[in-house]
Amino acid sequence: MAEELLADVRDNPHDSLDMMRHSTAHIMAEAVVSLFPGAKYGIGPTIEHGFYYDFDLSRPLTPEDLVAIEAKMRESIAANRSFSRTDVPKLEARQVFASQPYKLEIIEAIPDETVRLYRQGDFTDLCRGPHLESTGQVKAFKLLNVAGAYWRGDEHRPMLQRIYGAAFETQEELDTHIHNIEEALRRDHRRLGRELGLFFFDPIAPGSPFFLPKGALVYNLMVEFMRKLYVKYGYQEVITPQVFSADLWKRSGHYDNYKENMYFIESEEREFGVKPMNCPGHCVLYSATLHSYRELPLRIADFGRLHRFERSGVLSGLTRVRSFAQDDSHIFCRPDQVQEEIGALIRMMHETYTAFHLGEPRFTLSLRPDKRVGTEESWDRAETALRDALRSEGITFEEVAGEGAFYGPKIDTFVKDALGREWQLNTIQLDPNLPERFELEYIAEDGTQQRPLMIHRAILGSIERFYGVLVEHCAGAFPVWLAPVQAMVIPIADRHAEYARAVAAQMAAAGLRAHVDERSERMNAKIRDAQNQKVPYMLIVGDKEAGSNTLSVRLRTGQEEKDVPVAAFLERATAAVASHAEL
RNA sequence: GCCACCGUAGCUCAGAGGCAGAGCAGCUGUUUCGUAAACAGCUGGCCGUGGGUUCGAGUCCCACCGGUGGCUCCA
Repeated sequence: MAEELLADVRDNPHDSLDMMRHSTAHIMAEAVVSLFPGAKYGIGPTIEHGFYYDFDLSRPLTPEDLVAIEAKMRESIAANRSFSRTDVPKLEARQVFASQPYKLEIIEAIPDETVRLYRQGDFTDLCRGPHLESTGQVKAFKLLNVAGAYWRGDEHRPMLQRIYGAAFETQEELDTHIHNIEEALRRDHRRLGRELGLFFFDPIAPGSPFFLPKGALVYNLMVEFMRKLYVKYGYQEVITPQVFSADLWKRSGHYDNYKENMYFIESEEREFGVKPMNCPGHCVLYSATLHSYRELPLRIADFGRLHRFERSGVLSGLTRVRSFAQDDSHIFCRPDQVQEEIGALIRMMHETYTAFHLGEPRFTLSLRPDKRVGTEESWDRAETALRDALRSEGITFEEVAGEGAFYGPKIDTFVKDALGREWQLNTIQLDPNLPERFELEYIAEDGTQQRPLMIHRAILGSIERFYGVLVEHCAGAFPVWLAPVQAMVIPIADRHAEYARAVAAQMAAAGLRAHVDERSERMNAKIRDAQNQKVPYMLIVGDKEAGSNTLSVRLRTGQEEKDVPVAAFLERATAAVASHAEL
């Protein structure tokens, strides 16, 4: 076996960090194999912040095992073993990995005649590289957790144990990363939802949130915001049934393609399905009347409740639920109206994300998949319309080949939650398929019957999911217009309660949500509680304020402003609400 | 659904075969206070559910339900 030692390329810091992470994964595999003789190992790539490696072991790993593995890894690092690289013929590689079925499978999948091996000490792995020169170059790492993962991501194949680890150039960066994880847990929407009295879950209805009064208030404010945009952008809201005969789902194609995600009911010997989406119902609504080309585009909005059966293991707070509503809408239009509609949609999205202080989500444009219906020309037209609309609105986006729906391309937006998991917020899809299935028509200028196109679109997407992401994004400190309690009036002593109530009444008259904290507590405790509830404005009133019709304003940032006339504060607060300002 | 872990007071958690615990919250008093926790007392439990082992089970075993982190899935 011809061995050569070489230093792999390390042109930029990113590559070298990646290389270090990957080498750390090898060192972990070395440790696992030495601690668990007979261990079979799968793959061990780098990921954001670190690496993982999958193992097939005789027993489940415990947290103590992780400690032992980590200790073994530090031994290897202290020994500073060099990584050596060898290219060998496949035949030889098969002998090296004779007892490693997963590696043999990978070898078979490699088209080349030779494969590359990396070795440190007694441990050899099949790997493309590159790697560090030696184990001693690993800087800061920590093993984090164990999780199950199917071999090759296939649920019909064995489940391996995946160990996740973090690795960085410096201990400080690693410490920061671990601190970030803890911080993220602190702003987890499930925790904040309970602490702020917004919503909760009960095993009596898995995956289905209960929104408490404060939480429902915020929910309804979100809906109200969308309703205002609907007026501005020419949408018409409708209310449609919750439960439909299975005939509808057969016609729409959901019965064949989405059945396992739906709830069915039998009643009077007929089968009914609870709606998981609004589109088929909207097609029924469209075809209930005759339409002229003059009516198009027809924008139908619906906040109807949707139910989707999700497998128990995938449920997660508000971000993955079984019961939710969307700010859903279907736009029926002529082909020549598509681009303009998409442009308006993007402007609408922009306006929304600004008001919610969400920042720009990540946009993708999903193009034609292999399995598709329709002509190449219609796909060209549809993709171009979406692409041009995104460009002309100045959106940066990534094109993803093959990810479109079988009937049309789509634009998706994504945001990350506190734990860095990315969630799809919404989707804009061009759909000629449903109008076809439901034989939708409009009367064209020349009197002929034509088929409209349908655009499925939501901006918030699932309101529940959006809510969860928003709570985490602002760590529970909603922009004033969304805050369930906008101002807490805090009387210093009981004798100030009357003035406090008068102030709160003025706020209420101005349309603000203000409360008076009349509990027999010290002012400090009231301030603390209001701070913890992330109330935007705390209005402290004592002898001084009551005597001069003023307020001492404390913002939730801790900033204080004294001797503020009540009228001046009202003006400031109502302006902040109207402009959707943060504070 | 799969793998691992976790379910004890409203919340956060301790208790690991031998009397069910703490802090916060809640309730009742006292306190009337100037920018992030006043003081005292009291209440609160089918230890997720069902079975088993044992003289004895929050504690050990099995099943189920729910949750968490992944995996798979996600028009």
